[in-house]
Amino acid sequence: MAETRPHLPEAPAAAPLPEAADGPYDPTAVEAKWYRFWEDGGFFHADVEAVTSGEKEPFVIPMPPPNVTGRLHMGHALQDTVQDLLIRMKRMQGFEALWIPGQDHAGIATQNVVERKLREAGQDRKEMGRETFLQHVWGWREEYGDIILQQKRRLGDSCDWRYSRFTMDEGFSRAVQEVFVRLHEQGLVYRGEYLVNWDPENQTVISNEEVDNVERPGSLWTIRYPVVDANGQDTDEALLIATTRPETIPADTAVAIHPEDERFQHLIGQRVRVPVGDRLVPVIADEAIKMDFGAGALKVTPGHSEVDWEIGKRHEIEVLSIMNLDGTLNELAGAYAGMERVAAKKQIVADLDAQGYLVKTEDYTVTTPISSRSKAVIEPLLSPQWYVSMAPLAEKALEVVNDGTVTFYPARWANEYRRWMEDIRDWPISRQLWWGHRIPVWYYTDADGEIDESREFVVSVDQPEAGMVQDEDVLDTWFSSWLWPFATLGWPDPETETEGAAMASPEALKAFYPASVLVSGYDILFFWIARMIMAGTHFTEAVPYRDVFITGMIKDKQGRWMSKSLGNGIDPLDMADQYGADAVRFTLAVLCAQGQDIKLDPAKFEGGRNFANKVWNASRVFGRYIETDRDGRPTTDAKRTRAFADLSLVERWIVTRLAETVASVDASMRSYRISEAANTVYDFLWRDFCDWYLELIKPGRDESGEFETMDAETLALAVEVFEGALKLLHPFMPFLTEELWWKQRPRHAREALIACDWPSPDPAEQDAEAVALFATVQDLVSAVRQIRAQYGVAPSKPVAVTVSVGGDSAEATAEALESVRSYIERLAGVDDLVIAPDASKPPASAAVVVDRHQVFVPLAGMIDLDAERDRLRKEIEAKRGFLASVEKKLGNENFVSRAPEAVVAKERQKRDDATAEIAALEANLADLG
RNA sequence: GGGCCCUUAGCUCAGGGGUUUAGAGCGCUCGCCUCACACGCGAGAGGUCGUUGGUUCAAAUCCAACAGGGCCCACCA
Repeated sequence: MAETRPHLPEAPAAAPLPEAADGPYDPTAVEAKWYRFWEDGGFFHADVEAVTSGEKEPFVIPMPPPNVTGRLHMGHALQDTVQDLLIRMKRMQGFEALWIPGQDHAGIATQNVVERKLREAGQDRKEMGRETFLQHVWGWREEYGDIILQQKRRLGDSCDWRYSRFTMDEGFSRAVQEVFVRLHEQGLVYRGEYLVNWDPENQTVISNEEVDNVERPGSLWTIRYPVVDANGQDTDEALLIATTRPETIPADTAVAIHPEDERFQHLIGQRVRVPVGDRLVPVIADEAIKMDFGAGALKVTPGHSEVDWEIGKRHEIEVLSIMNLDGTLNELAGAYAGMERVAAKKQIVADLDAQGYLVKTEDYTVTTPISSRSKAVIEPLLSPQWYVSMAPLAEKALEVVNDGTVTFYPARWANEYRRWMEDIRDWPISRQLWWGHRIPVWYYTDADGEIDESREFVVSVDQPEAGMVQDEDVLDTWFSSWLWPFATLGWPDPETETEGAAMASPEALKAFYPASVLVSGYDILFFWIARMIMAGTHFTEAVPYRDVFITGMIKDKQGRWMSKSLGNGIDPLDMADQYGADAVRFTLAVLCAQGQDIKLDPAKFEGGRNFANKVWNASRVFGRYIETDRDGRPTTDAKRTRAFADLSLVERWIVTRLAETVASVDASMRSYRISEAANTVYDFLWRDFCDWYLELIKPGRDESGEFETMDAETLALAVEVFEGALKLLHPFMPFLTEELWWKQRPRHAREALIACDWPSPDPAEQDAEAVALFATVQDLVSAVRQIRAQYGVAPSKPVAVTVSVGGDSAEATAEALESVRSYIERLAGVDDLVIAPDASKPPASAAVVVDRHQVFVPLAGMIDLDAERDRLRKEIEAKRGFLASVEKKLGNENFVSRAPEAVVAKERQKRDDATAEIAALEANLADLG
């Protein structure tokens, strides 16, 4: 759709061809200009019309929206590399590719950041009030919110920025509230007072998924609870109770033992005296108690423990809540009221000890729940919150993964997903924060403006009646993120123009939803990925995306998580400055093997840098023969005129290899084997294109040191093949490839590489025989080089070589090799080459067996006979070992009769070849005397 | 307590029933500033694919157990 782009900028001038003295490729100069060209030129734009008209298939990736407080880290760089790779590739393959960027408002994180900043300025959130505080947050977002999006541009992310959404923008907010209203109407959202994970630091509830369980050294105290008689007087008996949390003793409302515990049968139904506060509580029996833990009795504290809450429910035990929201004890804690929980714990233990109730204190490893946000110790607390019933949503979400509508890559993540979905819990969605989507619940007020509890609340996006007040709480951040793939496109109401939704329209929603792929880390599989699938199937009756590609997580060199506190983070932008964004991308792609975590050593980016440099230099070999104007723009459009059959052997070989590479890259990418695809492109360019093809076609210099010319046809083919390689490489290294692209031919701005068609090689232009013959050339060249290296023949010194051609069709092979003798001469430094079937060995020559052929290099006076004999003996020995293994196989009746014929034939071929080679080697050995 | 992953060359990792007797990058050894590239070129050394069993004509590859390492989930107070 290039034609529809209004003001195509001129392509930036290509830098003049560097001279050798210029040193290595400098990405900084090159990378700066292209992003602007692409962005200004609208190359990232996805056109709705192209899809609705049926002209193109959509390919859509919703970018995991980074937090507004976020700064680009290696995890982003990895995931963005994968996403941009897919987007650029699909775009070139003719899809209307849309990568939707945006940002997440990140409730707690952002509120904390802004609050901290205000505190530094001596201001307090609570003093300034909700409205003023929110203004500060929006101001903060104005100022810093775009930083991470700018950082993503540096990496080359080709997202359509026009589609960018913020989860707090007007339309998105309406979608969030609409979802709450709908769920309420469907009976799937409810308010309830249960034990929640309370973060006393942030003073908000958080969900189970936001709690980390950490093992910490602590103590296990054993405390005596006296059994009392009918009159409430202490008897001689007592239950010993082990606890790690004595500060909750004031909230004990029962003591429990196992129903089958012989020791305490007679106590069931009796009462004990809680040694703090002297309350009398019943002894109950419950299966959940472990007889062998501590002394076999558990204090039941339903107000402050999840397990106890469950036990309490079963036995209708009273619930006491002794803690305030800030973590201090309340008046129900009696003497300890007002104390902070840690201080209270110490004091209670000291008092129990003084009063003789403390039986013993042991060191004990306590599993402590920690808020992943504030790192504060979570307090299970009774609190009224809003919940979503998840089971009905999970059912459909499970189905679409089970029936393959959604596919996970790697597949094992589908199992993790299932496991979670099958055992899902309701989701507490209210948060006691200010920054976020206000819960759309409205209350009637009385004459004093207080909430009138006697009247039913109303759930509605807009204020239902004047004078009603809205619920103070906001919704969990993930309650907006789970709508990301469709709310970004304007769902549920794309007709209504809302701020921040420039591209939303019914057509866009229809064209670009569902998305194609989601790329994310497994750390948010449950937080986000699973919930999006639930939201998609529930609200839109569609899956949000067909494929889910789960990347590994980036760790440091030693395998530890990168964190601010460890200071072991590697900044992708530093790396981009140091090595180039292309190098960062390519390196990450190479490291992106399926699903494994990546232990990243910054030195690894050198590999990507070296490759960029290699490609850059390769272009110079033939690039110097392309005529250009003063701005470095090519002035001629050399196209090959020769038919494929008329190409030289190495040309037919490289064209075939390119075709094979395209097929291989396509296959790898189809199954998200990113690293495999990257390595395939790398090998083609470095091993095939540079090491062999360029070495053969590059002109030398004549006696006076002037470059010889390159003929137009050779140049045309080099440009053609290199362009194919640039296309393959472009999704990995967009900047470098775009730069080199413009050095090849005169082009119109719309023919930027980013907008090019993906290579689709002509099946007629592939030549398996050329590949086979060239492989022989490569082997012969290597053989000569081997001898040269072994005997220390200076690279500058030419040698004479005799190739004794063997095998079944020696005559034909010799003839074919004869036609490309110059390759061998050139690459192996040969000045006198004899190629003949069964040529005899020149005297005093070193010999190497290559397939059925032999390579002889006469080295009068240079050969160390003993060393040569040694080498030959070793080689013979190795070959014999190989032959033995093959013969063993062939001697196995079962193998011959049961293995496929082709496999057996292959083994026979191996045996025959090895036999012939051994014979040749032995002849050489004998010849040495 | 359940579940998942990893264990292959000195290091970091690919591969995942027969593709020569196992590959890459880095590191190492030897020789080269060969006029695209020393961020380079050529030639090498280096591994009984964690252990033990099994399935199979054939196992690094599939299965089981075990041993190390890591991760996730779970209410042991």
